[in-house]
Amino acid sequence: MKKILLLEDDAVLAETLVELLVDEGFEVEHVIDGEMALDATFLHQYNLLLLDVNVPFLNGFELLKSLRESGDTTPAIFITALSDIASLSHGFDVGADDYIKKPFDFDELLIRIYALLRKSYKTYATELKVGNFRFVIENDELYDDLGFVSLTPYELEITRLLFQNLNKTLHKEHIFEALSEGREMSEGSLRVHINKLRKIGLPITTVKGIGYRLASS
Amino acid sequence: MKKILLLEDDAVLAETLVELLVDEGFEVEHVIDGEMALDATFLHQYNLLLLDVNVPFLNGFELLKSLRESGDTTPAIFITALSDIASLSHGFDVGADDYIKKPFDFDELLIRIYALLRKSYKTYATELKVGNFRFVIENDELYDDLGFVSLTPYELEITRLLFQNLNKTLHKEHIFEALSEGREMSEGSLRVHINKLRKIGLPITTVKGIGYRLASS
DNA sequence: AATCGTATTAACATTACGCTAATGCAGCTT
DNA sequence: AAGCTGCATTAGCGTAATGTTAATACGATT
Repeated sequence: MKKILLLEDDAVLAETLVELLVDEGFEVEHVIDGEMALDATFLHQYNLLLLDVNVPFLNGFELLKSLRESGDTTPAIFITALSDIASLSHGFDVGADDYIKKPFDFDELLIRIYALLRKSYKTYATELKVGNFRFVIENDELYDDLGFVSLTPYELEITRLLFQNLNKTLHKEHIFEALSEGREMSEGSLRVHINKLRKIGLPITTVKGIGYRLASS
Repeated sequence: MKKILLLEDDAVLAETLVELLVDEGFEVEHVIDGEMALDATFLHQYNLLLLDVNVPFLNGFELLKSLRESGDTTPAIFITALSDIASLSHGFDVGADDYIKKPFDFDELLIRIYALLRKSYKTYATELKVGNFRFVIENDELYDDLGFVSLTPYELEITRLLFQNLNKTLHKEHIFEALSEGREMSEGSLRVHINKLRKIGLPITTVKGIGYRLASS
């Protein structure tokens, strides 16, 4: 199921949109200001961002700009009451993928949403989020809010497995078996590596006697 | 200079558009039916397709569909007088990147054009910047704030790969594989070359056990 | 042949990865 | 309490990976 983050402070419009999108089968999270939106993006991975521009604390432009700068590539559509062109241009500057002006046709909005989802699906942008961390599966790279986190090959193997088993317990034996060709690891080494990953900040919990667990909440 | 293919059979609108786009500094080729458009795409490579839907012989949808099926990924915007939603949806289905309804605001069209060109920029880029360095992909040339930086063939190969993988980790094996026909390189040579590039000033970081990384920030 | 620019090799210095082993710590058992 | 068990944490070490520099080999040009 596709998850959409809706940033909209107009209660009436928001309610209409949520209803519409839920009816379409989307999972919608609705926030009413930029700070809330930013928090939400740290906690969850969305398939699409639907952002009003004029909202309190952190406007839509600022929000998207900061997300893009930290490497987040989630497709984004701006909603705006502003009819002026400068705003449109600025929206694309900060990394919007599309733009829709109020008052708008719901059907058109839906079509643009589906068009973007289709495109992002093709590009295989598979990113997994945990706290402030993002793991980009296709590149085998970990990012935090400051950017790229350099990991050693063994740390990377473990990190990948943890993210692949998000919210599930990763058995120790599974780690040993899943290591790339020619690589091995002792229990002791594993502990040291886990320790290192925790120092980096990954919220790894221990499941005694079994293994480890990376939890997204 | 960016080349745009305009498919539009309405002479008045076409003339206006051509003038507008040429004024903006684009190179525009104007065709009046789908067959002509198809021929044109065989002959030239465009940076953007601006397609009216209702044109003779082969309509805009059919044209784009056949282009996409043959692997062409040039960004495309549909222009249509149809206000019905079904048409919009169909447009995205056949691979459009954006859509604009007549009558439309020229400024908005321009902004959407620039937005698309910027996106394709990443893969189709003419220039990439890192710090004080500029790499011009089409000429395979590196510049710093003092001007042209002379590089040897092998240094150039590595530099190009680094820029093409900006903000991503460039795997060592990838470098060896990506070398031009008939060229080879040992690990040791690579190290020496990287060393040279660093002395020139390129901010290359190493990811131990994996490869190197050129970061724009 | 002599020269020049380039790439490779070789030798050595440096870094930091991953292991082991010692110690610490918490919960559980007797 | 003492002892046990499982895990966490830290430090130190051997070593593999990388950095650095200089010498050498190579190839084209004159």
